Amino acid sequence: MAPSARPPGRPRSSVDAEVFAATLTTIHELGYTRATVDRIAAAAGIAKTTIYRRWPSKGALVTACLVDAFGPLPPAGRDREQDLAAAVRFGARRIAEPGIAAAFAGVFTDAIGDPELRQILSTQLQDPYRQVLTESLGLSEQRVLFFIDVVIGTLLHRMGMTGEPMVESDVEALIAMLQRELR
Amino acid sequence: MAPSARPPGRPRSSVDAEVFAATLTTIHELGYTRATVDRIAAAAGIAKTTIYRRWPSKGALVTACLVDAFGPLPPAGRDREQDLAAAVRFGARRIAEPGIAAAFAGVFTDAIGDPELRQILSTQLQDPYRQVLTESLGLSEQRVLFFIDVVIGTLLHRMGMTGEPMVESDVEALIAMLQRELR
DNA sequence: CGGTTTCGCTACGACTAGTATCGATACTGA
DNA sequence: TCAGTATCGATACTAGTCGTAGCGAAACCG
Repeated sequence: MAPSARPPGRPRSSVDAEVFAATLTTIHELGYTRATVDRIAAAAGIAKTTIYRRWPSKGALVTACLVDAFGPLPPAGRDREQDLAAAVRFGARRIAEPGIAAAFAGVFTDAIGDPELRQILSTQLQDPYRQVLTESLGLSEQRVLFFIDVVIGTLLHRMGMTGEPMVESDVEALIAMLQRELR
Repeated sequence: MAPSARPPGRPRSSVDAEVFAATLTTIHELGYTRATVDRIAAAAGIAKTTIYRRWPSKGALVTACLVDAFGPLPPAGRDREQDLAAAVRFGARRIAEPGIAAAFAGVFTDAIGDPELRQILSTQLQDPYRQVLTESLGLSEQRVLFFIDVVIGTLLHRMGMTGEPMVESDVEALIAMLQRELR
């Protein structure tokens, strides 16, 4: 039987994608602090109150935005070293996208002293990759978390210090270093 | 000859150390965002205006605080691998100190879209270590910057995600990984 | 058309970075 | 002792920010 086609009332307009896009472009142009919720809403063409009806805080919005922007890892193959390389390149490409690194830094800043936000960050953003990588790389969870720290931390630190994404040759050096760790 | 004993006027009170300590403890207790300049000044027992007479912005104050808190690297010995290990442990100890990681994340966030602050960050905080390590490790500057990204980035990412400093066994794994890279 | 839910809009309270001002204070040199 | 100078503390202020409240309008159902 049809499970109650649709609840009554005005349907929730599907603007999540536009809000995520507006969030990243605004953060990219102005930085996390000056990317106010007002401006993000204006860039998305909706009202600020609509944003607060869907996400409880600016930090939660940006975290959801990051989860959406990263998306799933490329599927694992047969070769652990190639899977690792693909995962690192995946992370490097994402973090090089405009606004991502700034969003990351801002959420980290907000997450300190806001345990709920850190919980969201760890659960929604890190855990999925931890699970997939634990299986595809055949490592302990502790080891996988260490790898994630190295990959994401290194890429973000480069972006934070220079404002530019890590050059390809350094990404390859990062891959080689971690592959050696795999043997 | 004595180079003009002292300029006229009321001497600048020496409260930098107290301000730095108050900055870190306040950030540790409240996080970067809620560690307002008002609260930092109150914790240091001085007026907010005195802070703004010495540092042009909150970001600059916190950056100066980080420079002061990190201090110089332990002197280099004869063994590159031991020097590297000492440098990593040095960074791990500093980043584990209360408030340091939160201060770092906050400055990164502020530095995006504030090129002057990023300049200060790169010049005053990173460059001294880059210079010393380039000599003691005998690597290219590009390679040293890569090492710094890996060490500081990894340690900060762990703090940002978990709120806890990296455990000793993982720090040792980080050292071993980079030492292998040295050969 | 009546019922229900979301939307846009405006206004608002609490808080923050950074600036301006002014009298009080601490030191120098005579 | 007394001017001269530069810093300090305190207060007030501007501009901006997060997040919430309230209201009428809009979009969907039966």
